[in-house]
Amino acid sequence: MSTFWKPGTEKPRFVEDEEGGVLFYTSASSSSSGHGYASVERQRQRLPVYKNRTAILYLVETHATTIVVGETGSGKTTQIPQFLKEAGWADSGRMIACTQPRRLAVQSVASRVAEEMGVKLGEEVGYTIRFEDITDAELTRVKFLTDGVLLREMMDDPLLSKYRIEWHLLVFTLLGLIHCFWVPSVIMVDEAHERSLSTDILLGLLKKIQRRRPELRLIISSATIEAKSMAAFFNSSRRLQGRDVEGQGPKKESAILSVEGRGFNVQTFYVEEPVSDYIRAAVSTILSIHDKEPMGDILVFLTGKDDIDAAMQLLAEDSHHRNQGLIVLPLYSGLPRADQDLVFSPTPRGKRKVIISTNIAETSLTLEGVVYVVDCGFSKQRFYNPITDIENLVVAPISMDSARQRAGRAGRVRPGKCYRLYTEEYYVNEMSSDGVPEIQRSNLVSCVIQLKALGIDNILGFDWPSSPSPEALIRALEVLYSLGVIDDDAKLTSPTGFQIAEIPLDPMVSKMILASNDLGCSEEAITIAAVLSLQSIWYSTRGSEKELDEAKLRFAAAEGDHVTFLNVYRGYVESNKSSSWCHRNHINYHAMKKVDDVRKQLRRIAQRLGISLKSCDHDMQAVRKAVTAGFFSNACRIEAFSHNGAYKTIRGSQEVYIHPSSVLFRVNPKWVIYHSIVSTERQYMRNVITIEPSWLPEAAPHFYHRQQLDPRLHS
DNA sequence: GAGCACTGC
Repeated sequence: MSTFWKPGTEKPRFVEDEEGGVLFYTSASSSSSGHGYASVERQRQRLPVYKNRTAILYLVETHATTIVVGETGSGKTTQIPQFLKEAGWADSGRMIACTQPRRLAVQSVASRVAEEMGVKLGEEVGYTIRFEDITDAELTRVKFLTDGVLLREMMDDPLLSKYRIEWHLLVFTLLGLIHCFWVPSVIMVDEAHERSLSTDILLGLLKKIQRRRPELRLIISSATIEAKSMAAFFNSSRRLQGRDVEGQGPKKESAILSVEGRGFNVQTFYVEEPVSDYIRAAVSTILSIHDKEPMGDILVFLTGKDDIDAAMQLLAEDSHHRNQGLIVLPLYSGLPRADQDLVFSPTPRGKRKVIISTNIAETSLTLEGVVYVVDCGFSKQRFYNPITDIENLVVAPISMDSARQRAGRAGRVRPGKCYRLYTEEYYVNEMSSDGVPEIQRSNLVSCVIQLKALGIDNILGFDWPSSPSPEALIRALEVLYSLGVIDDDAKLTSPTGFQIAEIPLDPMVSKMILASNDLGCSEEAITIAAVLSLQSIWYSTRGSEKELDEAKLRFAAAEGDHVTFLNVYRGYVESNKSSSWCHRNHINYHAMKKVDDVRKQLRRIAQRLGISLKSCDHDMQAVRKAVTAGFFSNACRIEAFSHNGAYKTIRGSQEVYIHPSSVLFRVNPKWVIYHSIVSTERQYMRNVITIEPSWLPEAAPHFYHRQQLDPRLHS
């Protein structure tokens, strides 16, 4: 989309894409290979962060924790690891690590840095994401990884420490498993302002590790002034203050450094009166931009697929033909990949692209050529209710941080304009300055088991950047207790607890896999676990809903959705994993490849845990019992005399319904177990399987007492 | 006969 670049203001194509956003290249010429070393060096020196090189190195030398605040395009992500490397932080067996919340960012930043350093990716510079370890145990000195991967690595080496590693080396050399241990001297946590679940857990742990390993340096990289509270977090100490003063080495209080950004100025406009219908307001804003403003693409932020469809419908209906020359494209994560990629195609001359998007365009991917942003002021956010143990997706007002991030999307190639569909008074006086961190909006079962596996027993007393609610923590402990993962003292049980912690899945799914060992259906359990870990294996496009339903019927099993997944996977294998077979059956081929990736990883882990890989062939009772072993707490019974298919959960007596996408919809068996609940006007159970009620007390005697169930059985 | 913001191991 170089159409909009002003002559003379050309910037290296890569320099501005490392701040969380990932640029998708549409032409092969995007790589800067072919430029000499001098040119790369000149590009580096032009980055704003270059001016701070000495300051950064000084602060890292003298402070345990350095917080770098830098806006988009400052170059901090690609440059700081190189500064550290040049200053010797990766010498004598040490390593520099840099975490990112997203896989694509890890890959693109690592390859950019390798390119700038003139080394082969996977040697001196490498990266690790799930399913992909592009590092070399001997050579890699700068390593990029997702924060989730770093958390997993800490389970093998909680202190990320040298003496531990030497001990491990001794043992593991014999076993030939050296490659997973390494010695970071500096860990840079990037995009900390996003406050993702794993970033927050990581920050809490790193603060703890620092007390044991004072030589370890942390760099926390954040895009917002949220940095101040982050600094306060690292400065606060629950231990005696006096101890810190005496020691030599780096200062314990953290330093904050600001790096200027490189975005262009974005002029912001507000509505004068609050709007009652932000979809209509967005559409009329689009049309008025198109009427009055010079060329440049428009990015519209709405909350979800429904909003986007409605807005596109309104634009299509526009009778004044003002929308001529507009190319309107939807963008959300559920969209098939080919449709998503359309938004990255160049805008034809004389046309204007309008991308109507969810939050996916706020952080996860970057669109070049956007000059106008329309911001409705809302997004869908997850909220967790620990009382009902249900996660809800609700439309909620965004924070000022989000609003600024959205606006910034207009200023990447030239000065832009942002139209906010709320009043300035609202923005200034009512909008909250930052969002609720994910850890305060989530089910914490996985988080708690990870901390337990890292030897942190006092979960309620853990030093979090933002504390989750005690109710949510207690609920997580209850669930883990009922699964037999922790004992009466809230310690991980052996071996069950440790085994479940080892499996990178929701503990209820992991429990299902463990139970499948005795039931002789581990292959089936692993396939089901892999499918459940994806959004959907079905390929759905607008207008083809009926064909999809028909395709589903070809695989439908009377036992329910889990068994249906097994039928799909068997068909996929029998077709020799053919993409045309997937296409014919409305199955997402890329999703099936992912299922295979996850299966491979899980089979490896299962074998390590001593689970024998066995198939039960057609014994679906074994499979249903394995599901029950993990998901007994999600059991439901149909209401007596129910005409509309209402179920009640056994645990909380919540009214729930089978989701229309389930193969058991309208079949309404008496007893079912669900995998998850989606809440809209009704609570819908997604992925449902039939069970026998007598299995429940067998699977969880402490959770279900027979006397509690039997009356219902005969009612 | 209805719907799924976004990540990650």
